[in-house]
Amino acid sequence: MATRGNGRPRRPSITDVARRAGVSVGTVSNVLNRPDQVTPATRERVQAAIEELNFVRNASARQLRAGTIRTVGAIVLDIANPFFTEVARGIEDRLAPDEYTLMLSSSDQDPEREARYLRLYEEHGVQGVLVTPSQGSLETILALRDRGIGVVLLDATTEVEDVSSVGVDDVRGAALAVEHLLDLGHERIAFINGPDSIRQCVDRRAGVVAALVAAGRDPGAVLTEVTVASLNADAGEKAMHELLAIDASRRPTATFCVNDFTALGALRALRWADVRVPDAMAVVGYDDVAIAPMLTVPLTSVHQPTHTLGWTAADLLLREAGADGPAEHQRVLFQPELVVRTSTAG
Amino acid sequence: MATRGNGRPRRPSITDVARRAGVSVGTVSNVLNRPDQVTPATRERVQAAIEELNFVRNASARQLRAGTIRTVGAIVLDIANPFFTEVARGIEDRLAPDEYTLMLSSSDQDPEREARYLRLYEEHGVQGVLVTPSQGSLETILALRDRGIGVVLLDATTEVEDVSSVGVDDVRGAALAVEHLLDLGHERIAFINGPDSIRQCVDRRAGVVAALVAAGRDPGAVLTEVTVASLNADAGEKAMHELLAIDASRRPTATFCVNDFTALGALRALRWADVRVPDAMAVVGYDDVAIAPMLTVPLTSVHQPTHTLGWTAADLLLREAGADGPAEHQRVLFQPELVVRTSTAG
DNA sequence: TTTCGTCCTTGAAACGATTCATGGCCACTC
DNA sequence: GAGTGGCCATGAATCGTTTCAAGGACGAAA
Repeated sequence: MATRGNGRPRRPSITDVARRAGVSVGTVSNVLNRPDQVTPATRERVQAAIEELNFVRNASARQLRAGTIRTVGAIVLDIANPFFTEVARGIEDRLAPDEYTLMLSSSDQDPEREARYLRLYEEHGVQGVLVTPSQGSLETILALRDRGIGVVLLDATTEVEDVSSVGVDDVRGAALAVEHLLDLGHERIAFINGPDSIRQCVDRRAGVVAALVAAGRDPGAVLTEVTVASLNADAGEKAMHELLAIDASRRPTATFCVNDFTALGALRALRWADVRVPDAMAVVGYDDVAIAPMLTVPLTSVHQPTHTLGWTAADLLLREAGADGPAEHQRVLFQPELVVRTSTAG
Repeated sequence: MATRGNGRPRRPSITDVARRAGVSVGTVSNVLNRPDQVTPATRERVQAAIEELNFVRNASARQLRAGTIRTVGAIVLDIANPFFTEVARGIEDRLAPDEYTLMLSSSDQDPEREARYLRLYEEHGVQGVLVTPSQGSLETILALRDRGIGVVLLDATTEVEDVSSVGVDDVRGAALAVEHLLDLGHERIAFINGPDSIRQCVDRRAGVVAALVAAGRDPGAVLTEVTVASLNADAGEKAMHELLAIDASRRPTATFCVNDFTALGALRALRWADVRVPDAMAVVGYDDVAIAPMLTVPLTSVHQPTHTLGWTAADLLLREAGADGPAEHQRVLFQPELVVRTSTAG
């Protein structure tokens, strides 16, 4: 048997199949790609040869000649974050029926890592990439697009010219949360927020303020903002302790947390301090992670259409790839929804 | 500029670079792959041409000629499950320094989907695949291996000849949980388990029974098993309600749940019934998901070395690929650890 | 000056599939 | 029987890279 020098048998090629079936390579290719243009008898002979040899097409050779490849690359900020896995699922669901495949990777917010994966995808000749840009990586991405590779920004709300993007309206999401608390009659509201280096935090603060102003309140009087360095449970717990130190007469009666993990910590602090939720303190989170409804006090949270987000991003990309002329770029902004649970309306 | 018929400019090839730099294609290839064999002056000229043209290697042509590709495919059961995302992270971390890349996908326990991805990976010429086999898919996987593609089974404990695999000892993990409860003095223990169609459930029951027997207890007397259809919070909550219906004098004083989501539901039921944890009922989960320590009652749980699992699987694969002769197959079984938190030892 | 030897560079062959102009074969029509 | 057209099969050219035998240039040694 033919070998490749390393002792392993060589994969059968289209030539081997042709020889075995007693036809030309062109005919084998026709069986694979245009079976109706081949006489049934010939077709069956070729099929038999394919099965006997366990022939598997070589995607590289195929792509080299055809110039195209049905693959899309995606780079998310953090693959361990449920938000992004749900987005990835949405992307896959859009690609599968078109027989596209997904190459998925995680940049971990590292622009260098992101650049490495972008180059890799480009070398592989993907039709396009879906990227959640990390800070300062936009230039690399735009250069990629200029070289003719489809680009859709994922979870981006920044206004960039000539790039398609999908995102969720964080300003509106935060506003929804605050409107809900105002509706419930809360007049002193706390906001546990993260640093300004994270876009989401900036946008959500804007939403909080906008909602208060729209309701005729003075943000300075109603709002107590606590800033935490990282968006995890421990930070949320610490922040809530600060709030609980405030004299009961001036203490906020509701807290909006910039994400669910922070809210989880806040709830824990409340539990330990024996403050009843939602009677003595209402809590709203953001992201509506899978466990939000499973908590001992199910958490009211702002839900984002993650699956749709991914689906739409992939859809935009495929459309761009399908278009012949220079693509028209679209920016899609989804609206979040508030899911009311026990932590605010017990 | 050269075009490809669809109006888009053609990507510059190594030939374009060679022409621009006034050298042969062989020299350009040398600059890319063996830079030290090229005179500095020539090298710089070529580098300049590469940058001016924005040349990017064509991975397909490269692979076609070289016959190999530094890519590994992985198929997990459910990409939305934190267990698998952490495993994926481990895989990536092992591959990155060797400049391998990962193609990741999710079979959703569908053998057909799994087969489709396997074939795709094979067409792309991956060096190997990491698979969590879904039911009855082993044959496809073995055929793949026979065709010379590296295979490592992920999270598999079944004994299959001639295939490498990595897994975590579920029997031992469950035993750890029960030993812990016995140490705390519990003499009536509940076990909320899933269906026998899931291997983990079978293994974990075996561990529960083994631990009781080893401690000289009669499982029939100590154990109350409740079976749920799916491993989520609602099922866990319902199961705990069943347990709470038992007369207090005979009711178990501790519950071991087959995974953390079930435990979450159980905790919720306890909270609503105002049963104090851990005093009136201790609870142990399994998986140690990220939110286990964030709960209002931090959850005691069995921790699995997910990252290491993925890392090791990838490591085995790379070793097999590196070996020249027929690979020696290894089966690695990791040991889980119990993480004690408030829900058992408040 | 000649002869080596070293060090770079060259250019054609090869990888495996797809494409397409070419031509063979056959049936049918006039 | 010649002409026409439809249907299939053919096989060489092609994609962009890597590889490697062969050749060229140049300096050092005799």
